[in-house]
Amino acid sequence: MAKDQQQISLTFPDGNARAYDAGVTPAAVAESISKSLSKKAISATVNGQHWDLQWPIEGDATVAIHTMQDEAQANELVRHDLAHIMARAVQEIWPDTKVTIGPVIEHGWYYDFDREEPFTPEDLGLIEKKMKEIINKRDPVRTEVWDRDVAIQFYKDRNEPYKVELIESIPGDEPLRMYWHGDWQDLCRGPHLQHTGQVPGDAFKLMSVAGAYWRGDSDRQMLQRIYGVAFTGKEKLKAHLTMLEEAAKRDHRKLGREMDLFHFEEVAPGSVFWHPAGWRVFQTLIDYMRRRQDAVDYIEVNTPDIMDRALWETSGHWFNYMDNMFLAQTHDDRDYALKPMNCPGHMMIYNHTLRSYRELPIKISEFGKVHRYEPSGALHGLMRVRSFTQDDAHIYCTPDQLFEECAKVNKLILSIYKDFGFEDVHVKLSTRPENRIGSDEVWDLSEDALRTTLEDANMNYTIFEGEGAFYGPKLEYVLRDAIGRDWQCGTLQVDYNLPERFGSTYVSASGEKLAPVMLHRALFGSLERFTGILIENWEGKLPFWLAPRQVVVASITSEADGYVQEVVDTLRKAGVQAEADMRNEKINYKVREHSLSKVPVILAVGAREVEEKTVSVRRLGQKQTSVQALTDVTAQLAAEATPPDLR
RNA sequence: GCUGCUGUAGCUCAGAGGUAGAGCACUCCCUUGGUAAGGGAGAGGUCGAGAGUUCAAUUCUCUCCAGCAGCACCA
Repeated sequence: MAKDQQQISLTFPDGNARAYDAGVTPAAVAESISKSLSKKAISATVNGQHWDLQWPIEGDATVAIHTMQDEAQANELVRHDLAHIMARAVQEIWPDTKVTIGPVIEHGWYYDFDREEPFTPEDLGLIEKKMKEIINKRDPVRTEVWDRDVAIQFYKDRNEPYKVELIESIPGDEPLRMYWHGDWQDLCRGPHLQHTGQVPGDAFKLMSVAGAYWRGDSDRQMLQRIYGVAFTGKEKLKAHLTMLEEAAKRDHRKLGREMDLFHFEEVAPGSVFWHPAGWRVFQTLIDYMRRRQDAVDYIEVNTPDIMDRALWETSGHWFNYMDNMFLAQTHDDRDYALKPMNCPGHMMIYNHTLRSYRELPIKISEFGKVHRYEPSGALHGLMRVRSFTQDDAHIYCTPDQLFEECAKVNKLILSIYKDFGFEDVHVKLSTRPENRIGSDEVWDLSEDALRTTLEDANMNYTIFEGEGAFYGPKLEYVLRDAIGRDWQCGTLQVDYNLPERFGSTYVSASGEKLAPVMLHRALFGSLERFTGILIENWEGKLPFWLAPRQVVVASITSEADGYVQEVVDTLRKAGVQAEADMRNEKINYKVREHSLSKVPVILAVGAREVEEKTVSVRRLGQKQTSVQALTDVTAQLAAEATPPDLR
């Protein structure tokens, strides 16, 4: 049986190379290295590609064999195999269920099914149990490459229309791979583990079931998606579940209720009723932003909330977004709409007078409240609402000034985020979309301005090809919060289009009327949403200067009431937001209540403090107290109440 | 908007085909207490809205509204 077997050279991570027969599998390679490695092996990386142990290697390559110690690969395999195991379990329990796709996602996987009956939360337990049985069977995983037509016929025979559609959409030159987990098989790109027993049976959990559209298309079939999380070990699963509990504790909707910051009503879905404490945070943000913008020559304006349809037609909103606009009916035969954006109003202000190049750049800002009829399913606490306040501004400049203005906005954004404790900022750069207006030269200019801005500032960014707005490219600023969650907040967009639509001009040095370039920018984005993010980031315990309530002065005995009032007045005069608690309750009760509502400082006063003109200071989260002179405490708290830009 | 689930006192929740209960909060009384719940009494609900089935509906059915999870959307 001797034949000319072509030899290939495989290079290992330690730099050593060995010769093997062409077509050797990583499984065989692992076995040639050591028995124990062969047992522990889960997959390989071949020439940089994650490689199934069963796939043949046909040419010279670099090869690394992975074990469960290689977290990245192990997670991917475990999650991917669990997706298959779950689909198998579901089909074993409910054979009429049709399978679709089941990808790996952050922390786990999901699988979409088509089945008449909805899955219930109890079903998840059943499925989990069945999955554990499958894992315990240690069923072998094997793979084959199939002919396209055979695969299509196979799935047609099995009445799996989604798989047929999937195969039909895979490019003809791509090999079709089938995977078996025991007797159950699925079309799959791989790679996978060697047998189901390699999946840690105690490190996964089915989390939820929810609807999801087939192929993400809202015009198509709604499927049932089951989500699972999985890790390489039980401890990691536990840590993840603990993290979820921590995140739930930070939920701004829950904290908003507990801290009495705001509420919602059925009569105004998606619109906030701000309570005094919440409104104080909101106003503190606006005051802060106003100062920061004043310092760099922004001018603040205010424009109407309700404007005629004609304006929205000019801006393009009427045709593009009418379904998402609040329309106002009146008795004067005119169509009005509540503003969904501030820019058209700012165009009116820009256009109101003749502009000279000497004035540019003009930076028009507005804390405008915009109204958008968001889909009901999109509403989510403060994070997605139907009326919200933007820290919006539009910068009108000459094309020559474009880059410099972008750089200034970028600098301002970063400096502001820093003041709020967000140092980990990532930027998304979205470039020209397929469907766009304007010449390529203009797009080159706009994109260059944004890209150069980021590169000059040494910033971390990701390019999203084709994701820009139809009128121009944009930057989106993403903050990472205290527990690693990302929030998209600020945006900076270049726009050559709107000035043209509105016929905006400026008189150039040579006396010509030219069109300005316009930048749209928002730093907090939505004040409502940013407030929500702050609440979640700090778990309600906002820094003193931002805290919804700063100080409660609590009496220990009613004999101290007069002094309590004196302390409150003193603090207020010093710019500290203080309130008195002179209720007929014990100090324990008061401390508990205000601590639960996350008041950062409680000042307790009893007979001794009255006598000595002191206060007993208790900071949120600290058990020990300290008695200090009122004058010292006032100075200290006044300093802490000062916003960072004024320190 | 779509799929599923949920809607009972201000909050957190229990409950059953025969028109409702707990704890906390609230009001009043006693208590003046030194850093995370002092004691007692009281008041509070068209059981999300509408329709249907039934002798009888808050409970069962349907429609609508709102919320939750996910999907889709996000100028």
